[in-house]
This record gives sequence, structure tokens and C-alpha cells, in this order.
Amino acid sequence: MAEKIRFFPMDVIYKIIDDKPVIHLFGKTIDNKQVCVLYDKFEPYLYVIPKPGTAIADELRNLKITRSETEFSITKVEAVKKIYLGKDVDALKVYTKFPSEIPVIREELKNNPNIESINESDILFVRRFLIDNNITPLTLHEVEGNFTNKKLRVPAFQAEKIEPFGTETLVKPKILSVDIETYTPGNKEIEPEKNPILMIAFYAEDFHKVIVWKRFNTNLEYAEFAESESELLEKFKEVIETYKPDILTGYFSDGFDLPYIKSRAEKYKIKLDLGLDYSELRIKKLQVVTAQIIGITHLDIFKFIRKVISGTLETDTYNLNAVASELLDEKKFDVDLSELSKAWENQEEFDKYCEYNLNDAKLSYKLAEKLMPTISEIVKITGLTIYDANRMGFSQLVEWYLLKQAANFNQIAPNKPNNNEVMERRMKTYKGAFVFEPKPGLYENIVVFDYRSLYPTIIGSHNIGPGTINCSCCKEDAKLAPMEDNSKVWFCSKKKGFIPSIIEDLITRRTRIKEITRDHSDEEHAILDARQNSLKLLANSFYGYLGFFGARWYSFECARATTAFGRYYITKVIGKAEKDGFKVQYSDTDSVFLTLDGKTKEDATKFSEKINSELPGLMELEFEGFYPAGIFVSAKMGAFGAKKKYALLSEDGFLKIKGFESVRRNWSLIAKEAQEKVLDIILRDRDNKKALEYVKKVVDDLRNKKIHLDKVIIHTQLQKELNDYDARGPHVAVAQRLKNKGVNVGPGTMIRFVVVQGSDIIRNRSKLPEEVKENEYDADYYINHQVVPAVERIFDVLGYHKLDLLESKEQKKLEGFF
DNA sequence: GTGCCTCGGGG
DNA sequence: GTGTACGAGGCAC
Repeated sequence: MAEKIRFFPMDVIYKIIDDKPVIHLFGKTIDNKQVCVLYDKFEPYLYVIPKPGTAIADELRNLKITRSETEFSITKVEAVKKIYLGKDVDALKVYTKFPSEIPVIREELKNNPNIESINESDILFVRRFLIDNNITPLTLHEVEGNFTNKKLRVPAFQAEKIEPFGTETLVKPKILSVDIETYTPGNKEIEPEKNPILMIAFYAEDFHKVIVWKRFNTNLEYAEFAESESELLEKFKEVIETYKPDILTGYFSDGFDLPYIKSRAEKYKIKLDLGLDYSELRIKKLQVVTAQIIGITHLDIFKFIRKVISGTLETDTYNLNAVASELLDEKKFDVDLSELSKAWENQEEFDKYCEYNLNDAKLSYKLAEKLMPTISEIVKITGLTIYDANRMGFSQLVEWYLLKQAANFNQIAPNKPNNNEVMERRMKTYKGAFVFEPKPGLYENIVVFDYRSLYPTIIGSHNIGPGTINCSCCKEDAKLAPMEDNSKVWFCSKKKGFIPSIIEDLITRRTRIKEITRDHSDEEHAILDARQNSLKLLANSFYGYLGFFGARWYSFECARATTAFGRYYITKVIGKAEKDGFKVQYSDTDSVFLTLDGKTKEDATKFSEKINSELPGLMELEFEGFYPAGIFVSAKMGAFGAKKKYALLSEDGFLKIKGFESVRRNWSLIAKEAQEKVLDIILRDRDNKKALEYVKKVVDDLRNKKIHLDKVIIHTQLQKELNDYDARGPHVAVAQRLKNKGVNVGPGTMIRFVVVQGSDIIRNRSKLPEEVKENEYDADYYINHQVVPAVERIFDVLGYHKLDLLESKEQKKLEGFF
């Protein structure tokens, strides 16, 4: 009698058992128990597209290949009707017994003159299985079959049938976070062959532990001792075996913790057979190192953050401290790691290192917990396992989403480019977005409009994709894309293409979620927000994907047409706005800034309604906001190119500042304050004189040392190791002195310093705030290198000169000489 | 510019 | 494992 169970798949592998490939789906049952579902009825295949007018099915059926005394053969050939890049094709689905036979068959058929192309021969067996059976990790499935005995750490269930069951998602996977500290004498290189692991911290919701292999006096209840490093490693194994996490996480655990543990275990000949199938922790060294445990999802939260989240973060270094500060508002403990090795030898002050170790594990745990909704959504959209999604960038995520959808849309996927194609693709460039530079100045009554998801909606509305470009069915009466070189590019107007359909689906799903989000509680809100955000990230990646050299659905002309349409639509708004009597002040890619110029807000609303009534499909010009006042500042054309610099005052009194240095951290507080205050006075009080007087006051206060020391501290983050700096700026010099004092400094360390009076070069006058007395700072430095540069360009716009700022009441005459 | 190499993260 | 990988920045030429 067959039984039914319901479970959430998490990790998938296959093994050859009894001369058959057997899919193993590790996951969690509905009553929260680990399980492994086995399925042995899925067969490997590839697609062959024969040349028109040829018949090779029988030839294939009889094909026998012998390689190193093994015979490979095709088990089955099915004729299938498919769509390949927009064209209907009669393809052959060619099956083999084992997945490993697929590449052999492909190589054998590669040069067959009757074959147009061989496709989908490089899609991994388990991914093929998930796609073809519509199985999405982390969502509920019903399985029919029976429990069976297998040499696994979890119960095995032999399945006859596996089907998705509703929309339920695994809510709370058991996450265990790991972090190690190692012996690194002299703060030198990390050498796993030489140096032992000293301690390992674990952190989970209901479980905190630090294991150390030297005894010391402590009251820490979570500290546990091992007698040796090898015992420490055995205990590491034990913790994972008994805690049974669904997800093992760490910060850069792919590249550091797990490989280090593996290499120490090898030294002691300890088998790390943690896999739920008793397989060993696997470290794969390709271009990047990865660590995998079968059945337990290894989530390297650092990798996910760098690849997927980084674009939405302020920080530009992705070390644990910086990321935890921004996402969790928590920091690493301030512990000098270079002292760890000494403390280890002397067995002293060990509590703080244990606390440090546990805290790091806790931070990674919290990051994993916080990002779970986003990870989970990406998994549900793409159908990849967490493990796979964790290690992919956006172009790969888009591609796997397309591969999953291709099956639903009866498409055969294009192949990846070979080396030559990649090289050719890399060479090609094309024209990007339209930018209308603002004239520096102060403006009133600014209306901002922007196109919602401009590129995704263009792709959808204009049916842009490699399957619809320059179709023969529309050739005669084609509506051409507005290419800058007038080249003839059009997209099918009779049939919706694969990529445009997919992207419109993403956009409408996101819109629907956004609509219902506000009716939900906080927790549900966070999940829905993660969903809509993941959908947005993915939709926004399509345009880049079309122009990405490694893409299967690459199309240079499609990417080029997308920006061409983008320029067309934004310049259309500009043209119409001008015709209607608005004044266009600024525009970039998908947004326009207009001044009313005597017209009313209602006129502006009507204007956008008119535009919208003429826009195709999902395209929409959104009213972003109305601003009573705003200032555009001329941007320096420096090494970074033209920067967009403006500040707007909203109707409800908020300042919106873009591109000003005040958002950067390596400015003293006094400079930031001065800049914000000046913008505030100019936009809110509309009193330029008052702003000028304010700056003069700050300048005077600095001269008279009335500004507090705290406000002149400059924060700069070290980007690399001290020895790697050629240009030894002030922060590097200060860091060097810190290091000489025995403080551990390195990339990511925030250096605080104050410039003091004197005639020496700046670097030698940069001191730690603690070393400086209240009135020792160099007023002239802060005036000329901080405050004045911060506001100078704003006053330029108002017609004042730099000298006007410096002219203090007491020193008017003196300054005049400069 | 082009090509090659290193590094990020971790201790 | 039906497989393939990044991207930025510095330096020499």
C-alpha cells in the first residue's frame, strides 16, 4: 500500500543505484522532520534539432558509441514540436540511461551534417528533474510511495509520484551559524597547513556554544573545552550531527571556515562525513572556493550579500563589521586579534576571545535570518536550491529563471556561447541612456516624473527579445525601433515573445504584491516586501542580461533597441513638456525634472495623464513628487565623470540631497553640518544672505576655536593593508601609528583623526582625537579643506565667490589680499 | 590602451 | 559532474 507524505525539498542530488540514476531530495516534512525522498523514474535527455528535410531519428536510435571499452547508446528518441528562438521546430528528444552519457552523445553528434543544433545538453540532471517536474525548493510537495531502508542519516522514502501541493513555504528552517578563530602568530598570512584552529563558535536560535581546546578559568556558560585540536574537530562534527540544522551558515565560510576545518581534519585523518548520505564535506576549488555538505544547505551569507544585496547597501566594503553595522545596527566586538595568539600561549584573558567568536557567529546568524525572506523568494522565483542561488549573480539567476520558464513555454533554450563568441560579444558597445545636464541654479516649483521600471516595461511593451526581433511575419509593415543609426530593427507585432511575456509576468506580479502589501502585519509585510523586491531586482536584470556576453538569450540588438526606446520615451516627455509650456531642468535615463514656469500642479498632473494615455502596455510615467524649491549644482568633471548633484525641498519640509559629499563619510561633521544647513537655509528660508552669514559664522567659530573637537574628527575607512598603500594619506599615517602601538588595523578599519596646527605636511599633523587637546586643531585646514569646499559650489550657483565666505567680520581686510 | 596578476572575505 | 564561473584595480609594457 502506498503512503502519502508532504515535504519541503531543500537539497537535491542523484546517485547511481542498481544501474539507475536515483534522484535524492533532502528536505523537511510538514511535521518538521528531516527526510530524503528518492525517485528513480527520471531519464536524462538532450534536444536535437535536425536540418530541415532530413530524417535522422532512426540513425540516432541505432547509434552505438564505444569509448574506453564502455558502450554508450540512446535509449529512446521522441519527435517533439518546440519553439526555438521564435520559430516552430520539429525537434528530437534524445534519451540516455545515465546523465554522464549525455556529453558523450553530444560530442558524437556535434559534426553530424544532418543536425542543425544540439541543445540543453549541459543542464544538470537534478536541475533538469526539478524543472521538468515543476518542483520548487522550499515549497510544499506531496509524495506517494513508501518508506524504505537506505544508508542515510535520515529516513528514506521511495516515491512513485511527486507533485507540488499548494503554495505553502517552509517558514522556519533550522539555521546554525559557525565561526572559527585560528592561531595566526605575528598577524601574518593565514596558513591552514601550519596553524591550528583555536576555537569554534556555534550560534542558533536556541543554541550557543564556543568550543576551545585549552582550559582556562571562565564563567561563560557557553564555553566548552576539548583536550586537543583533533577533539575540537570531533566535537564540531558532533554538534552538527546532533543539532541537525537545515541550513549551516557562516560569513565567507565557503572560502575560509569550512575549507580551514577540512584541511585541519585531513591533518588528523578525521573524516568529516557530515552529509546526510554520509558523504564528506566537499571543498571545490575552481575560480572560487565553495564548500558543500550533501543534504545540509550551506549558506555563505557573505556571498549572497556581495552578489545580490550589495547594490542596495551604502557600504562599499563587505566585511562582517561593515555589513552587520548597516543591516543589523550591530558590530563586531572590539578585540585585538593580533593578541589572540599570544593570549593563547599564555592562557590568559580568553573570555573576550570566546565572546568575540560567539558574537561573530551570532552576527552571521542574524544576517542569515534577516535575509531569509529574500533568499527564499529568489529560490521560489528561480526554482534553484538555496545552495545554488546563493552562489549566483544576477545574470545567472535570470538565466535559470528563463530556463525554468522555457519548459513551460515549450521553448528550447539557446546554447551558451563558445570562447570565440564570448570574445566577439565582449568587443561590442552601444549607446546608453539619455542625460540632460541641468543648468546650475536655484529653482522653484519643481515637478519630478519618472518612468516606472523603464527598461523592463519597454522590453515587455515592445515585445523585445531574441525570438521576436526582425521577424519575417512583420517585415512588410514593421514599426521600426528608434535606433540612433536608423538601422532597421523591429519586433513582432503578431505574437508575444517568450522573454517579453516572462518580464511582463514579473512586473504584474510585483505590482499585485505591492498593492496588497499595505494590508498586512509587520512580519508578513517584510516577506511581501522581500518578494516584490526580488521580483524587481530580477526584472531589472533582464536588460543587462540581454547584453551580457555569457547569456544564452543574448541579443546585442535587443539590448541596443532597449536603450534606444528609453531615449525615445524620455525625450518625448521632454519635447511635450516644453511644448506645453513647462521648463525642463534636468533628465537622466528615466526621470525628468520640470519647473512649472507659471503653470499649475494640476497642469502637471494633466500633462502626465496625457502622456500615460499614449504609452503602450505596462509603461507608465509616474508622478515622483512636487518640490517647492530645489538647487542644481554644477558637478565637477573629475576622474569619476559628471556627478549628479542636486537638493530638493519637499512640500512636507524634507530635504532630498543627491550626489553631495555630505552623504560621504570622510568629511568632518562640521563640514557636513555646514553643507546641510546652507542647503536648508537656501531652500527653506530662501535667504541667501542668511546662508552666507551662517558660513561666515562657522568660519569665525573655527578660527576662535568655538567649534567642539568632536565636530572636526574625520572618519576614513582603510581599504587595504597598510603596506599596500603607495599614497600615504593622513588616515594611512594615523593607522600606521596605531599599528605601531600594537592596535590591529587592516582593511575595513575606520580611522578617526584630527588635523592639528603646525607647518609640517598634513599627514604628520594628523592625530588621534584622543591625543589632541580641545583647541589644538588647525582652524585653517578645516576652513579651507573642509567647510569651504563643502559649500563652495552651492554659493557658486548663487553668484557668490569663495572669498565672500572667508571674509569674516574681524579679518575683512586681511583676507582681501588673497 | 592591452594584458597579466592579485584580491576580495576570513585570522 | 549532462557545468561554469567574477570583477575591479594596479602595474608593466
